[in-house]
Amino acid sequence: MVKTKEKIKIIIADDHPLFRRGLKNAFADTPDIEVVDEAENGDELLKKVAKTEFNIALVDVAMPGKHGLDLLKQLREDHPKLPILVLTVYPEEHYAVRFFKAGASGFITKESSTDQIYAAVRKVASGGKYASPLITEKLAFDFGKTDRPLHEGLSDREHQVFLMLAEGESPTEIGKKLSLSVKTISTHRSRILEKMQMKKNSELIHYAISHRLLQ
Amino acid sequence: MVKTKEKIKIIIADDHPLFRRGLKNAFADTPDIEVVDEAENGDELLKKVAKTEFNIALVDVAMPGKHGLDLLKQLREDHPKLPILVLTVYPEEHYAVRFFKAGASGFITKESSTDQIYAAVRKVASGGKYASPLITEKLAFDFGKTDRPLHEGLSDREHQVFLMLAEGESPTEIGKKLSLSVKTISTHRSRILEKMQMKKNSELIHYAISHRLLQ
DNA sequence: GAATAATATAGGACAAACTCCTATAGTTTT
DNA sequence: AAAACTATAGGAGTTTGTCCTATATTATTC
Repeated sequence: MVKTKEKIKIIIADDHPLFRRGLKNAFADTPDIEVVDEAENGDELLKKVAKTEFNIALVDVAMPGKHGLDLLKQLREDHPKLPILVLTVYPEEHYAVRFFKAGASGFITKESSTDQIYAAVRKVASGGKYASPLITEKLAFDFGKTDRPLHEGLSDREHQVFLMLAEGESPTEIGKKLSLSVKTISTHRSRILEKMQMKKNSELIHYAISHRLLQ
Repeated sequence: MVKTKEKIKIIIADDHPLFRRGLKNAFADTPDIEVVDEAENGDELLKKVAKTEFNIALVDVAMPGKHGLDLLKQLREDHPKLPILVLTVYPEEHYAVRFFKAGASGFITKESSTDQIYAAVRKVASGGKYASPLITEKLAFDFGKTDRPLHEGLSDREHQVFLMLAEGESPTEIGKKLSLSVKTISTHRSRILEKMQMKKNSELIHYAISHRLLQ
């Protein structure tokens, strides 16, 4: 009689029922991975992982209620040993760094193929880290430079200007409000973009919105 | 002997493989609906509907390549009789009106349950229109109301440009993306500002954020 | 079915906005 | 004390974008 290996038990958290269904269905094809539970928001996830032991939590970080980095940090705190594989719709590498720093074991986008997801789950289940090749490269390149959220690397003045730019204020307006020359604002801007590794104001805006720095 | 009814043949278009899988799997449970093909972007969808006849196209409008209202209009033009059921992740109320005007037969968000989606497909297949109760109410309520949200007074093109401006894209960038002259974008912008009674892009950004029109 | 309004597009001329490079002085960090 | 970071801006020059105007095409209204 063949000894059955322990299956990798995962819980999936995503607010889209159909996406969860897709995931479950995809894992129905794998002999070594099993979806044993699911959650449709962050709070439900936290409750469930408190009750049951899972080998991996596969978590969409863009959910209603507790979400994003907050959710990730909470999970880390409550269950330091539970590997977390982060799912996201953002293709942007900017977020990956931050999630890894916050303790995620892996990071994949929702555009990924089933094979990529299987690979990620297996890698993470065996104690490793997973990121797409693109992100891995990016991380290798960046590591050591940033050990804080990008925007925290800004000086006070830069941060102030960053927020104003993210709100769509023009350099001229900002200069007026701060009684500074446009040239100064322009210089700040270019340093902000450099530090945050961005090229355009629209990226600043996206960053600010997704990190809830506005409003 | 019972006569077997014709199945409703649908094509699904969504750029997330797992979401498509979830959909297909969900329709595997229905005796009267069958997913006969899928597309992972707008262009693929257009090609496929040109070759084969479907009873319904179930289309995520947020895909790479041709997408959104443009895709919808193109579909309408090429296949006036094909009912289109629009899928979206966005907070529905803001977009529903637009999509219906552009010829969609139904409108559901990705958060919908399988039952809601079955209902929508059946309704649309039988020639009807579908919207969630919430939207239906909202539509009934808003119609005739004189103080509709400002942004609903924009034309489709204006609305599109508005969103891009609100994301911080420059007129030049927008022009490039839409293959239009900067002058055209500039003209749209001035009409948008006029209709919305604003003066600066930063106001557009604030409006868009507070109305959750972005991400 | 004609008249009117709204929509989508853009050219020319010009002004404003912004960037790039460079520079200086103050402040921290090492 | 040297090195790195921060805050500030001038000059030169270009890119960007606005304003006004115009045309063609749709919708809408009377």
